[in-house]
Amino acid sequence: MQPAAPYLDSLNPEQRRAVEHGTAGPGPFAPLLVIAGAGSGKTNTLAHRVAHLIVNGADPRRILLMTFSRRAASEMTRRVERIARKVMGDNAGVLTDALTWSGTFHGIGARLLRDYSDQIGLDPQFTIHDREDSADLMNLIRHEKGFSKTESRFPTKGTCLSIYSRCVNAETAIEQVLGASYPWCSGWATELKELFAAYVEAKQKQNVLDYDDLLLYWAQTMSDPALADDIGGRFDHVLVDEYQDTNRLQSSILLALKPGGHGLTVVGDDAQSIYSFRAATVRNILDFPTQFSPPASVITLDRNYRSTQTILAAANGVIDLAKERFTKNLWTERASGSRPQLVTVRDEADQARFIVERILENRESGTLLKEQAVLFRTSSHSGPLEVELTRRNIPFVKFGGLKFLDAAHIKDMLALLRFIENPRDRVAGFRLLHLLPGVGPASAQRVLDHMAEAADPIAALSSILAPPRAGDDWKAFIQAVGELRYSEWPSDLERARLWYEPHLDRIHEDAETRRADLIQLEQIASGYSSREKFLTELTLDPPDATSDQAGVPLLDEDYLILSTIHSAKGQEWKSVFVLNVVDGCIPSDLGAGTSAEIEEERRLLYVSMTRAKDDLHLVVPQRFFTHGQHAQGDRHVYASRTRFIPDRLLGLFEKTTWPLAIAGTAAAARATGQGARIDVGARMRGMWR
DNA sequence: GGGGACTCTCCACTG
DNA sequence: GAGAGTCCCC
Repeated sequence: MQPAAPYLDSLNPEQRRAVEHGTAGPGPFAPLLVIAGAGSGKTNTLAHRVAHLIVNGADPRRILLMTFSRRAASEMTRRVERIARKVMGDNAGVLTDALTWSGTFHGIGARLLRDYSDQIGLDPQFTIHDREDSADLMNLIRHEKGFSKTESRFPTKGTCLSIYSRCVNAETAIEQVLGASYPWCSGWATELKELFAAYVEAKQKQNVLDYDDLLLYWAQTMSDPALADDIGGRFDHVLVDEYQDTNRLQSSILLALKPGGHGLTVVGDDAQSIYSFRAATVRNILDFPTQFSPPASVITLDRNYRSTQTILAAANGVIDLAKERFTKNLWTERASGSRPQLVTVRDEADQARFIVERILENRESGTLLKEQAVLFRTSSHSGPLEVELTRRNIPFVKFGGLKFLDAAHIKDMLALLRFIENPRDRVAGFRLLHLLPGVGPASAQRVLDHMAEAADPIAALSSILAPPRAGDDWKAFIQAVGELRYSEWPSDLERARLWYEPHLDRIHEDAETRRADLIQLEQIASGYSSREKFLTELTLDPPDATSDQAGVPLLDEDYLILSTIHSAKGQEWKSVFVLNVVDGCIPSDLGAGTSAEIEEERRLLYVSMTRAKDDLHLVVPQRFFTHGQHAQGDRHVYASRTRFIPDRLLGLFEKTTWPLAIAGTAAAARATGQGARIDVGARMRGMWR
């Protein structure tokens, strides 16, 4: 029998069972699946479990903890330490510092692959391509193969990469993937196969891995019994968070690590599965118990500690209409507040004004901006709101969507570092050479071909005949590369910037603001111990927030959170606003094909609603602006409330319109030149758009 | 061969 | 609204 553990007293009985499962007995325990509903204290439970294992003598260096993001991993480590400290005092810090195997599947994969590179014939100097780099390489091959000049249009580089990625991650044949997800490309199966074969070959020649390779190589390594034993044997306990958002490839890896399931814990919630576009499959979590014999134990956490009864009732109402469901409804003892509000506004501009007004009211009554969040389906939906926030001088930080790393000038700098790290990386090389005036695709190819044949590519670079019109820029480039090869980290970045700045000034009108980003990049770099670590971790876990032009708010400052629903996973706020709760946004017009896609959109709405603790506003603009996608191009469309909140659920909400006063609406209507308060004719036409 | 201007066609959320 | 392919002048 274990000693009394007062630090577990704060847990409810189910949480406690999940924490203590198997830890009383000797040796590794039987597999465990924890179904943890939204706000059920999942992170806390998992952290307690890890701490409990350590307190009971588990070696933290032999615990593998895989989370969805590195942010989640570091949050988990912090909590584990706090809990362990209660029992073990200051010794806990030493132990939890040894909890080094925590991170994302991709991050852990990259680390293991470098460790085992010898045994699997991989050069440990490999560099990692992010999505855009991978697409660029795919594009290079696409041109080489002549697919860019086909009679009818060949899929774009991004589409090719998505198809490739889905085949790999879902472990599914291309014909099937095309039929199910890319029917408009089904005619190209043969060409795509040829393209992918060449793509794989090119990656290997250039010693680069893409995101999928980190999993694929790992899985392949595990297919060797000796290596599988060795890698699996490094860990006594393997815990996986957000298991509903893993794909088949990841589950194969997991099963290969622990074939009998001993020491395995996975946690997730099928009602929050929202990453199927990344080939995540809810089957992983559903089929988990029966993968083992005897089957894994299942513990369900269905008590919600986050939201008020009224918010939960509405969220339960939405998810109740789902076709297939496996988890029970959440319940809470939190006193009922007012019902969530379903607010109708005229258009997106009013939506932005409404939200700003309410947010400021909330702040007046004591709710910090940080305790409020605005969530949306697609990154671009927050545009009008960002404008309004900037105009009213309200600081905000946006999660999801465009990333710091996507900016051209950042990519240029990173390309240079990557090129030094791995001179065979053609995507990096191509990008750099293209920066030089007088060097186009043809010269760049010639230079890179010459390098590829040489044993020492960098030496070959300096001996090559300079492209005729590159002049002094060529010399400066050769010199920078030569010096960077032997420079000390992290001063590399400054040297790289010195080379890059003239090009920055020449190419970009707003060179000054971009220069500030480069300085920021140097700051970030100084936090990493080596160039390789910097490049790897930045690619695998990019900083995911962008802020307004006013610059990144300091940590102690108060700022509003803007986030895509996807990026809001696992988070909670006192007050939550969801934008564009209309058909066409949720569900998205584009994702509204198959019923599986529709169901995922429903779960997205559910996830957004269950982020709220005290109050929740779903905003429904009657008119909203779409751009691009349709044949007609940009235009306003008349929208109706999302189909996920049909009339029979309306009782769970409080319906309001904004602005409240009818006079206000009329005035607003006049201001935009509309005589009538509502344009009934247009709405009738809108029904048949 | 390089590079700017032009037209054409469109699939989001992300490690 | 932007990436992708094409055209045409230097």
